[in-house]
Amino acid sequence: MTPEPADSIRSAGLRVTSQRLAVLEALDGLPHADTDTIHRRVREAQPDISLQSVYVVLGALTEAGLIRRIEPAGSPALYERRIGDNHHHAICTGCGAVQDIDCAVGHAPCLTPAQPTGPAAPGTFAIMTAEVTYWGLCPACHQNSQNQQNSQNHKKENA
Amino acid sequence: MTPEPADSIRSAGLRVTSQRLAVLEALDGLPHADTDTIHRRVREAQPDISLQSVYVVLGALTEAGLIRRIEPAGSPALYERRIGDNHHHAICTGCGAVQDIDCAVGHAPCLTPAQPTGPAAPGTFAIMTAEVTYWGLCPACHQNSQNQQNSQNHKKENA
DNA sequence: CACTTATTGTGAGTAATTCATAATAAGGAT
DNA sequence: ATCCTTATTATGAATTACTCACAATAAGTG
Repeated sequence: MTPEPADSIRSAGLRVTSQRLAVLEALDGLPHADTDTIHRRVREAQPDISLQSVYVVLGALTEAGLIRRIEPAGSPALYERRIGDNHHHAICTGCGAVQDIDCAVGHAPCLTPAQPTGPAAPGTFAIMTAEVTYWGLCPACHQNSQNQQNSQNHKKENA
Repeated sequence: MTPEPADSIRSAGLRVTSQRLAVLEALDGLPHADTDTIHRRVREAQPDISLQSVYVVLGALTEAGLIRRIEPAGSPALYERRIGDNHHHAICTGCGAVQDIDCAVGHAPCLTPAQPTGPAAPGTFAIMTAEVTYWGLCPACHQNSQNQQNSQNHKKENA
């Protein structure tokens, strides 16, 4: 059985608080949410929790490894509960939707980079992790863009 | 021979201005600089240019594809002149140093992700690009961390 | 050289996040 | 069960990175 949130918080050496439990619970229904969204969701259970407290809680949980933070370009930080498997993300350039993508290469993906190149190639990094972000269109946005394409073609045909 | 900056600006359909030339020139000596750093460098040649103008220039050059913007987690946006080859980056978690890394897999790296997974796996994205960020320690920071490790061991040995 | 319009300058405004410090509550000790 | 210590949360201000509105300027065309 999956460990109780309270237990995982405690075994991370942190105190169990209603705020932390509420944030973890909120995250269950919000696979990749930003702080503001999480705050709104948490407020349904705890109307008085402040946004700043949500920041603090998210920071503590992230540092403890109980949740994971991703920071896609052009987006505020997003948090997810799925941890420990170093999966990656596909992000829709149309609507910002995020989808989990399993690591294609195995346990430590793409962890064998080519040699450094470019003007400042001072030596070899000690690589710890590799993070892959796929940019593209989600099914819905892809559909929309194709429809637009088609209607433009029709306009040209009928001009 | 490499094309003159002025020409590449012009052939991107943009007007050639001293500000744009100065930013491109500054970027030559700053492989992965943030807006503020670029601004300081540009001011050596053009003392009156405002930070906001540098933002605007960087935005225009990025949109025109003459420079590339990267946005590593926890860092302001960085800009580089090396474009058109979809290379990747190694970033030092110690000091923030950035190093270019050639794509290991060929033209479009890691562009064949595994199937989507997780609670919200609504369908397949139309992936356009993949961005790989390697996190680790640069040679200098790696050295430092090992020295610290060693001196701690010595302390234990001599305790 | 004049004229149109892209570009830049200036200042204010915003979003996301952090910080300082006072108030509160968790969990161990009594 | 209650007290006490200290982690955690609340509150409000501050900061960072960036964007926007609009007036001033200067590229490039005729």
